[in-house]
Amino acid sequence: MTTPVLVIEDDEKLGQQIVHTLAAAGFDPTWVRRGDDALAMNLGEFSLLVLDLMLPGAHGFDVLTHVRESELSVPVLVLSARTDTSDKVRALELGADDYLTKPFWPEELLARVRARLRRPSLDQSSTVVVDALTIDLSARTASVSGAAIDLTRVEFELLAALARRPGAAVSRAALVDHALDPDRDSNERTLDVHVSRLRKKLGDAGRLVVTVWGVGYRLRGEL
Amino acid sequence: MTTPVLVIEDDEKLGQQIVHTLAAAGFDPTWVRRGDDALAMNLGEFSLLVLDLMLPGAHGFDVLTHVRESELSVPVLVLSARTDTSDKVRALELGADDYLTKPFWPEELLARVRARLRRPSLDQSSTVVVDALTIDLSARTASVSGAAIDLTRVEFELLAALARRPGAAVSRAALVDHALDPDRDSNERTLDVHVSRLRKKLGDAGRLVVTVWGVGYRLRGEL
DNA sequence: GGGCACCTTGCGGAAATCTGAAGGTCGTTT
DNA sequence: AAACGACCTTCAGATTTCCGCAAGGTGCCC
Repeated sequence: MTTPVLVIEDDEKLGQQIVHTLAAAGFDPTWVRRGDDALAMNLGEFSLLVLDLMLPGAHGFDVLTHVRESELSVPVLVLSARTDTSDKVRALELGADDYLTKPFWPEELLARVRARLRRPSLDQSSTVVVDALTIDLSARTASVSGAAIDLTRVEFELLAALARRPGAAVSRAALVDHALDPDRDSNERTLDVHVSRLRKKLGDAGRLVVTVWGVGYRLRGEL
Repeated sequence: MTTPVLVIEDDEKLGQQIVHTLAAAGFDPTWVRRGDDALAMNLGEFSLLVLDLMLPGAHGFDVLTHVRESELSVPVLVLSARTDTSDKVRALELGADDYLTKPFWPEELLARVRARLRRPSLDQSSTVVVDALTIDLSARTASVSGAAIDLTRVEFELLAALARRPGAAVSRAALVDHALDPDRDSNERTLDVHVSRLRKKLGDAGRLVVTVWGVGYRLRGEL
């Protein structure tokens, strides 16, 4: 029943905290502080990796690349400092399954770890189809009735966040966290603007992005 | 069976409300209004702390620091007035487990408290089915015979509160606490209005929301 | 039948959201 | 290095949606 999780993090304090959080939640965490240490291990034996990017020995991206080249199906949750936004795109392109910017709440880490382990198929099946709208999470593309839609980074992140749980209401806070520049104390209205533009770009399919008053938004599933 | 929770909050009205909410949900809340009062207690005996930051006697951060220095593993849920990111980060660094900005809905507080305590409740297996009515608590959706029903926040909270204990009567007071605006001294009749609207939206399935005379309401279980 | 608890409908004010326009920022081109 | 373009944010007025109250109606219990 104990689920082995590998934590790759060089910061002492944070690493300790993560290990503690995971252990308290019933996982079986192993902790290494260097990227090359991770590369030397048999990563396939873990159910999930929690991977920091800035590491001594080997960069997190190296580890990520290695995992994917080895065709391991182990999900990878990437951690990163709040400053590097382009890293997010890069990490996802390299096959990361989720991305969390520091600082974060223990509860949030747990939620994502659990979510990742709970349904490996749904999130990884990288294509989500809702009506005429198709979203390819790994290729980072979206199309309506076969026609490709050109989305900006934020717009795609928004859509992707909704698409990962089709039909479920996603809170405004979660969307802000997921899609907007983490450096800034985000203005709540900014989210509205991006949603508005996303809808416009999606044309008819824009109505699939439904407002959930007082909560957030949802991608209208058939449910 | 009863879970002891310490509430540290100086605002009379809010404190009362929190205590009431927790008590109604089956927790065993103790309430102190001063930071130094909290410091003088044996915090280890509680299963969770709900901690306001702005406190007389000792600041919430002092309490938090004390908890962590004592190496207590008791989870701490921090409340704070504004969305000051600096406070949030500070609380996080000091070892808070979660953070909630005021004002908040009682339901949200409960959800977080429960999540933190990892109550093996309906938080995970979050789908409740009663007859033709299906409620997905995590996706925040409700459907009747497969057709999605569009509910407002209050309506959904109401239904969710009933769904968490299918077949059991839920008191009017508990429902008011869970679903209605906490800032207002709610008019008793307002609950009726929402129930009425909920039933109407549910159509035939509205019959499943049964009035329990002199008590409250319940979701008709298998019977 | 009487009293009380609950149901329903209409409405006003408030809150949340939408959206066009304008201001910044950052990386790229000339 | 300046100009440019793509994109992200902010601002503010318009718009939509919702909540709670009031008032009158309905039905349950004794």
